Amino acid sequence: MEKTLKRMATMHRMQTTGLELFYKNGYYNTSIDDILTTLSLSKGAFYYHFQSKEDFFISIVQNLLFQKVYSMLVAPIEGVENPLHVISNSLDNALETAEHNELDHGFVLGNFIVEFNGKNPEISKYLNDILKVWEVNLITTLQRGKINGYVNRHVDCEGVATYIISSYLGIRTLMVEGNPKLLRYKYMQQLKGYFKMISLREVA
Amino acid sequence: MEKTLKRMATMHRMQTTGLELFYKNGYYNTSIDDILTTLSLSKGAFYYHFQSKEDFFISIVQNLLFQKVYSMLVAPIEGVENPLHVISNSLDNALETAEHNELDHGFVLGNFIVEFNGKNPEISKYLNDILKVWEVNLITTLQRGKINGYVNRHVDCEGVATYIISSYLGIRTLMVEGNPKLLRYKYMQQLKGYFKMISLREVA
DNA sequence: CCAATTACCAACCGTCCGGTCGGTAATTTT
DNA sequence: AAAATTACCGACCGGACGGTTGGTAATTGG
Repeated sequence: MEKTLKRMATMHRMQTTGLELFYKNGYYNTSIDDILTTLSLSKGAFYYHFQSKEDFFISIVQNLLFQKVYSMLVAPIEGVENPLHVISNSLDNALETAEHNELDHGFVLGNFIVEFNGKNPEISKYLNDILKVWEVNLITTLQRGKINGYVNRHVDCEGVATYIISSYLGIRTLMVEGNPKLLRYKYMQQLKGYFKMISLREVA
Repeated sequence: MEKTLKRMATMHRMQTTGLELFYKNGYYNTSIDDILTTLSLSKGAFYYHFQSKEDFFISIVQNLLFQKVYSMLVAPIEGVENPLHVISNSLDNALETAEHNELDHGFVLGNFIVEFNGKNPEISKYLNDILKVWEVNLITTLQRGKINGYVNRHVDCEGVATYIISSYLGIRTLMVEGNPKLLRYKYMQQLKGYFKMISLREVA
């Protein structure tokens, strides 16, 4: 039992540091030695706990990354009355976190999706599954909004979800090099206008 | 003169193939040898024409990449009467090209921006300069729309430009792994609704 | 026609990286 | 206490990659 605890602790340390460095430098640009040097551990330790670099990364995606996206973007919009307000808030909170992060390098999930596109289908699948969870939850939330009367009945919920995800992926990319505070403000202004539109009775 | 022509031809062949492979596999994942093997050229030929891999890539960005973005997204919206219609068309055309490209790996410029974020400030600057050209042109076009009466006077043109670029960056990322045809349709539907909104008199 | 320049070749170098392996101290099990 | 298992060390290997260099046909200019 004690051994299992130690094992878990070491693995978790490796995953946390791994995610940090992979996020900062990219997967292919981060060597296992980079991670191990940061942790003062040896190659042997790494290959004792994980089968390969790829296996290691997948474990990070399924544990840490999924959790991160879920807690920031999915959980906050589950089962609340006004969907548009709640979605708007979750996005603004995510942008605020990014804005105040001195070491921001973009949307973690989005960056990895771009990096692995066409290079590693297996990892791409794991990443897109997380995106899918968000998408499904957005659609469900929007549909609930129709029932509650917060969202116009003629709105295409899937289309709106796609548009929300697209714009968020993009603004996070822009925020890295641009003025995060200003971009966040302008983005939220337009998003709110867009949300106002799909809450009204006249528009499809 | 003849020599200059041959020089230009070889350099251009290298740049074209280089852009293809960099786009497909990423900058760091593409070796110079990969490019040279494709062209049946030697290392010596490469370092005769270019100082370094980085210098080579920058030349590609400034020549081919700039041209690509300009002809697809900037030129079509310059100096035409109805701005929203023209912007909408340019984006749809770009998405159509991507949709029918079997080897699509996302928005070329967007992918590189993500890949170099925080890794190579110099290259990042060149890439973001291209994005800036697009942004400035979008803003100008939208402002012209105000004068022409196609765009509501109270609209924040910079905000709209940011929102357009964001959503386009994002949808191109989604299209790589998702259903391109469906995503393009849904995206354009929402974009048109959004454009309808900023053309009306009531909204800020 | 000859000298100089151009455009390219191919072997080579130092470094880095993912992964392997033999070993070992500490802990747990029997 | 002996045996077995855990958790980790660090040297090492093969291959790839960016870049260098000495050389050489072909073309060009005087």
